[in-house]
Amino acid sequence: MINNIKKTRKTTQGQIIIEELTKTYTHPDATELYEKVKKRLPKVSLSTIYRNLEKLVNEGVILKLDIDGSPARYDSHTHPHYHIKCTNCGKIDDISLKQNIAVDKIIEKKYGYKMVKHNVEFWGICPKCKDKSNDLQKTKQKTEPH
Amino acid sequence: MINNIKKTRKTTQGQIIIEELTKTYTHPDATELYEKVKKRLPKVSLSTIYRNLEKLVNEGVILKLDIDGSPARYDSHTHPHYHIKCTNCGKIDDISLKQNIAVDKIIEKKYGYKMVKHNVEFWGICPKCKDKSNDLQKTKQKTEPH
DNA sequence: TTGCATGCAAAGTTTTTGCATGCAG
DNA sequence: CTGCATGCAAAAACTTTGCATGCAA
Repeated sequence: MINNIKKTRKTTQGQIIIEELTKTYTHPDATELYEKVKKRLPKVSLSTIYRNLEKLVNEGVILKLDIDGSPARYDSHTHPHYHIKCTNCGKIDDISLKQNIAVDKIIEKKYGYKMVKHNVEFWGICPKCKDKSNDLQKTKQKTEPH
Repeated sequence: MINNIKKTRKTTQGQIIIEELTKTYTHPDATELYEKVKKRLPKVSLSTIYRNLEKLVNEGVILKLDIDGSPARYDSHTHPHYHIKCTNCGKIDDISLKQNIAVDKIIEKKYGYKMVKHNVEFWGICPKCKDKSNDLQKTKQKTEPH
């Protein structure tokens, strides 16, 4: 529908940006990735990071995770998967889950939309934070019995 | 786990903000709501809108929709439902869908998170934009036959 | 009276853009 | 060569914060 064909050039910056993103499994945001790239290319600018990330997202090479209004995070794992964010420490983990295609069909029929994609986000307390909170409660129970 | 108890005061601004949001079915962002409230309270400030919306979100009275990195949109319909965003015009519609609680349990077991909530977002082309695009294609077929 | 909520202005945060220059094709 | 990509700085877009004052309880 929209003409996406655009010649793109292979640049050192672009190359290193995708390399560093691929090496990173923590879904970095633009600034975090910038710090990593800067170690190899000290003069790189943050806008180059943004411009390259945007290009890669448009090409479908990487995923942009816009969760919660916090800075967008990027993910070079493009096999279908979802994400869970810790409501305590903000960490994002991958979730593998069978994609439910039937839902898309149901909604196309019911609402008249032509479905493009869907996404599922989960929020929870990660194992590490859960343990910490348990420890705290135990301590409380010891020092402040009912 | 976190102490959320806080006395809040009933103010004219807060009252009108929730009233106007409830009257609005288009999931307005803070600025749009600000314009509506300003018609009744010309001296209201945008930060009051933000502060009240944040309070209402924390109290669970309204929903904050953070989709796509665009400005956050707010929704006073708190019965469980999802959203679909038109990739063409940006409109957001409600989606009623049976909540799949089983998924939460599966993920708790598999990933060790304590589940808090989940959300599903859909992207598609809304009926109106779909029609427009069809019309365009028909015109093209007339004027530029293969 | 007390201190939470407001209006205003300023600042913060994240992302985008304009422009001269650099470099890939 | 040509013009897309870059670095830098500035601006834009959205949201939060500091502070003096207002007003609900």
